[in-house]
Amino acid sequence: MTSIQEVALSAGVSAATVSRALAGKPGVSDRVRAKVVQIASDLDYSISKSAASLTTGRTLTIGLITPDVSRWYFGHLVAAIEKKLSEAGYDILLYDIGSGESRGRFFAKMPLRKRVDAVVALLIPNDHEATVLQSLRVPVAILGASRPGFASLGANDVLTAATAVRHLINLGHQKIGMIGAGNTPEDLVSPRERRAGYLLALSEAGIDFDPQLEQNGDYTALGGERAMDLLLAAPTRPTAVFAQSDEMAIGAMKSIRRHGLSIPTDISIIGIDDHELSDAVGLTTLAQPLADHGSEIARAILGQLSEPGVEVPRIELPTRLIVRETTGPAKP
Amino acid sequence: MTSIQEVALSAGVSAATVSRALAGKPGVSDRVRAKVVQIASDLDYSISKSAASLTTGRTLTIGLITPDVSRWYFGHLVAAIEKKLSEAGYDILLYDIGSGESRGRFFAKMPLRKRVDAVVALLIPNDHEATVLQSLRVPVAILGASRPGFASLGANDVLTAATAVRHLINLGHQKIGMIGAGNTPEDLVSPRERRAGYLLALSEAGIDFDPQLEQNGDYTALGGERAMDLLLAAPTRPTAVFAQSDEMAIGAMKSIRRHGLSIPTDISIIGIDDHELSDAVGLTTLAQPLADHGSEIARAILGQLSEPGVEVPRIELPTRLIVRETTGPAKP
DNA sequence: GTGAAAGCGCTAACAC
DNA sequence: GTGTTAGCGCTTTCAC
Repeated sequence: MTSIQEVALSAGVSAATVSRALAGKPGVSDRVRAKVVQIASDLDYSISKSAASLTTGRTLTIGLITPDVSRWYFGHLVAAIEKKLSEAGYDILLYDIGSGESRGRFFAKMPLRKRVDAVVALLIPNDHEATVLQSLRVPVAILGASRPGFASLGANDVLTAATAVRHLINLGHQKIGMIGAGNTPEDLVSPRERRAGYLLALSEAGIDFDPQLEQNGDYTALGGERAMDLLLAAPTRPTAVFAQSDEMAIGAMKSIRRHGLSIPTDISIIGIDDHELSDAVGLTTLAQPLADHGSEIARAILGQLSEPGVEVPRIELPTRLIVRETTGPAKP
Repeated sequence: MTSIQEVALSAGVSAATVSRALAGKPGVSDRVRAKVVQIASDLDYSISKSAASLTTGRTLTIGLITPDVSRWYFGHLVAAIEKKLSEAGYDILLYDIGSGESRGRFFAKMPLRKRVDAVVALLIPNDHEATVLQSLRVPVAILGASRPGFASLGANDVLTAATAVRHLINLGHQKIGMIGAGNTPEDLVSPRERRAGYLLALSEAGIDFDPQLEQNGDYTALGGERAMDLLLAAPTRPTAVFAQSDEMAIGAMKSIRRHGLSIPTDISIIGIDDHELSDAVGLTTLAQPLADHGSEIARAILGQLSEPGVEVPRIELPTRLIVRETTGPAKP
C-alpha cells in the first residue's frame, strides 16, 4: 500500500506538494504536477480516505438509510440516489434497517455518527428518530412530510389517491373498496394520506364512506389477496377497488380471478406505483417517477453540502395516471 | 464532537485506558471500565472510525458491488447480505455500478481501494475485473463460477434449467421454446449455463433442438413479451416455453393472452426465480432461495475475514420446482 | 512554488 | 491495571 510519502520520495518533492498536486490545488507548477500525477499512477497510489478524513473532517461519504432495499419501491430509489451521489464523488454507506425492533436498534446505535458528511433517510422519522438524525450535525434529507431542519421529498399522497379514486368514480363506480395498510406511522408511504385522498374523492362525489369496504393489505401481494378475499366476502361487494400499491393490486387480482369474477367486467382495480410488472398484467395505476424522486433528493442533499444552512424547499413530484385494462365502466 | 481525550480527561484516566475500556479489552479494572463507559455515554461520545482505521489498518467496512440494486434479484441479495454483515458489526459501502461503460469506469477507478476490509461482488468478473479485485488485497467473494482466490456462490444453473425443461417434457411437451438472453458475459445469471441445461434436457428426451424456438428477452418483462411475440409468429409454434427468469415469463404471458391463447391450455410457461409476484399470477417456476444465497455469501466472507488464507469451497444452493397454474399437459 | 512542522483521533508497544 | 509515547497517512498553516 503505497503512501503519499513514497510518491513524494519517488518524485523528489515533499508530501505536501504531492497532496496539492493530486488534489488539483493551486500553487504547484505544471511541470511538478504532471510528474507527480505520473508517478502516483506508476506506483498505483491511491489516497487513504481515513487519513484524509482525519485531517479535513470530511468523509466524502453519505449515509443512506432504507427500511428494505429488496422492496421494489426502495430498490429503485436507492439505485437512483446512488447513481447521482456517486457521480458527485461520494461513496454510499447503506443501512437497510428493517422495521420495528431492528429499526429501533439502528437509531439507538446510530452507526453513522462521525462517518458521513450527510444522510438520506428513506423513511418518515418519528420525533425521536428525527432528534437522533439532527444530532449527527450533518445535512439530512428525508422522505414524506416536510420537517424543519430537513430537506424532504415526496409525492402528494392525498392527491395521488384522490386521482385514482376519481378515475373509478368517473367510470360510474359507487361502491369503491380500498386496500391499504394499518396506520403504521413508521412506514414510508403514508397510508393515512392515501386514505384521506380516498375519502376526499368519495365525499366530492357525494358517496358515503362504508367502513366495510376498507381492508388492510400490508403492502404485499399476499396481503392484497387476503384483503380482497375479505372484500368479496362482505355483504356489499365493491364494483371497484383502489389498492394503495401495485403489489397489493396484483394480489387482489388473483383473489378476484379465484372467485370466478372477471376484471374489469365484474370488478375494476387500480393501484399506485407502476411497478415493473404492472404493464405485463395490464394494471391501471398511478405512476410514481422514482428515478426522478431519487435524483431530486440526491440533488437536494448535494445542495445542502455545498451551501450549508440554506433551507431546501420541500420537493413534490407529480404522479401520472396510466389507464390499462383493469379498470372499466361500472355495470349499469 | 467529543474525542477520546475529553472522555479521558473527564474520567480522570488516560486515553489509552478509555480505548481499552470501550473496546472491551482486558487489563482494565471493572470499576474504571464502568466509570469510563458511563462517562462516554454521558458525553455522547462515539469513536472516530477514520482515526481507528488509521491505527489498526481495519476499516470494519465491506464493499458490496452490484450491477443494479433496483432489480428484484439483486435487491434481495443485497438486503440479505447487508443484514448478515451488519449483524457482524460491519458497515456496507454500496456500489451500484450498472453495466457496460459505467461498469468499466468503476473498475478503472476502483474507489474501494484502501476503504474496505473485504468485498462482495454480485457479478461474474471477467479476467481484467478479477485482477483488479485481487489487487485490493482483501478477501473477495463473487457470484457465479468458482475462481481461484475468490469465494464464490451460486446456483447450479445447468441443473436448474434442466429441471424446468424436464417438467415441461414430463407434461408431454415436445415443442419447447426458450426465452433467454444474449450471451452477455458480464451479467450475473448465466444465460449460457441455463441454455446448456435446456439443451441437455431436450437431448435426454431425444428432442431435436430447433433454433427458431429460441429468443432473447433481456431479462425484462417487456423483453419477454417481445420474445414471445416472435415465438408465436414463427412457423412452428411451441406448446410450452421455458423463460430464464420470472419477469420474462410474466411478460411472455401478456403476449400469449394478447394473441387470444390461453395458459396453460394452449401454451405452458415456466420461469426461474419465484419472484414476489409469481404466486399472484400463478406462474410455475424454480425458486431460488436468495435470502439463503445472501447470508451464505456473507458468511463466506466473514469466514475469510476471521481466518485469512483458508480457501472457501464454492457454495451451491438448491433450487426448488414450484408448480402453479401456468404449466399443464400438452394437447394430445 | 515548495518544504517543514504540527496535528487530526485513535491504538499498540512499552514502561512502571 | 494504567500511563506515556510514538505513529498511522494525510492536509494545512507558516516559512522561505
